[in-house]
Amino acid sequence: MSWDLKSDRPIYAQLIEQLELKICSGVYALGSKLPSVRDLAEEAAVNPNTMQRALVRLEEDGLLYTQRTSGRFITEDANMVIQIKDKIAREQIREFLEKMINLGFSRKDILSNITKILEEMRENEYDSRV
Amino acid sequence: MSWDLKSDRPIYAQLIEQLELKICSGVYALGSKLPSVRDLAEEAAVNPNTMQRALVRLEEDGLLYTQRTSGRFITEDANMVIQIKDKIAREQIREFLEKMINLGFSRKDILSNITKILEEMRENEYDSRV
DNA sequence: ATTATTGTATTAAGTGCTTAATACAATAAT
DNA sequence: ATTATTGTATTAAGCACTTAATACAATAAT
Repeated sequence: MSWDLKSDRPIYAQLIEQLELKICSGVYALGSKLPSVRDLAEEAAVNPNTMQRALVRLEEDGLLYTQRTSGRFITEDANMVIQIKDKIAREQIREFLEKMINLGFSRKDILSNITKILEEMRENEYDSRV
Repeated sequence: MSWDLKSDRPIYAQLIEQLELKICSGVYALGSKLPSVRDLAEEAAVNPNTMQRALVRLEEDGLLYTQRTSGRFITEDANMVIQIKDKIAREQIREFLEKMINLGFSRKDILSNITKILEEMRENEYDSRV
């Protein structure tokens, strides 16, 4: 998973989400050192200030910690990561379900459409994690 | 369903989505007259210019049409609405699934978590459409 | 005929996001 | 000791979005 930034939402907000994803999914391991702000910014093709803004936020949430001049590190607290992962998942599911229900889909419709698209994703381009 | 606008995304984009929802879900019936730009803007607590911007977009997509000084109307083309509804649903499902898969959830995990939250929504505050 | 309502357009101001260009202090690396 | 790298801060500029305040033309309502 690389950096996927769209123009219809603030970049810093998208960076926060994608950094959370990278941490929760293990792209950055517990306790490991993050690339520097400047490197991350270059990697994501973003201004260092913008990346910094996202990192500060993750730090406030307890997912990262800073050692003054040696860099930033992922928390060693596995529970913290699990909780964030769970929080993100619940938010995603709720938002999604509310939209689908507002569109007029029934419980059955929702589930059947999901399995249908899951099949498509399994068959086609997507990856094998499903 | 009322107007629910958050500050982390352009308002006009959210208006487009929610107008699409209102049309697809039947809040505004096929062929019926929309409230005026000014009234819609007041209803959504938004500047008329911003509402106008959203309406113009829906018109470009064929969901609305304008009669110069008597107002705007929902299309009478039922297929158009069905297509839009289907398009929105597919987008929502894909986006959702990609996020969940990136988070590391398996197909089984996703489905079981959805049914779990659907149960919660059915029991608790949400409505009876599920 | 007059009035009110429709969509539409314009201009100016304010705000937040983003970038670019710097700079500084602390410390790891040499 | 010197140098490079770290996070951090500041300032100025540009941009899109939003609002407010108007205004205009067309036509429905009176």
